[in-house]
Amino acid sequence: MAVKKSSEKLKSILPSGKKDSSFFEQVHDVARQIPRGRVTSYGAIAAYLGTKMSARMVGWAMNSSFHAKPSVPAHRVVNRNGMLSGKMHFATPTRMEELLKKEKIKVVDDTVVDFEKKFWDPAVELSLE
DNA sequence: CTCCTGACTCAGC
DNA sequence: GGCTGAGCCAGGA
Repeated sequence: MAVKKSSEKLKSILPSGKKDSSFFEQVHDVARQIPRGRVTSYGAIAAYLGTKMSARMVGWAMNSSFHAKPSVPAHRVVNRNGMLSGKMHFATPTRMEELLKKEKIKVVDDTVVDFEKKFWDPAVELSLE
């Protein structure tokens, strides 16, 4: 899985330039950087922010993303199983998979196909920069 | 200020 | 091997 058991302790979280932005903004910022055709999980973002255990907050922040200024590609964020857990929170329950299909991402049974392959880990991608 | 909920995840049974 | 319970942090009532 993306999150390697997290045996190691989270030391340096955000790269240089850490702001006192609210937890939400951090999540939004990371979510917006998800490349097209890629997906990530709440846990990955949570771990990147240093709250791997509290993946809930990520999803919660996503809810906030709707009223955020720049639209956040929440449809690219799914749970650890790659399942479209938050699709029901979109304008329409089918909106999420529709968007993902446009991203060339196959969605079957509300689950992203080849999720691992299309997985985008912020802790790695953003870390390497 | 206190209580509850929530787009998740892990551990236990 | 599937389900339930508990943990997590932050915002809203």
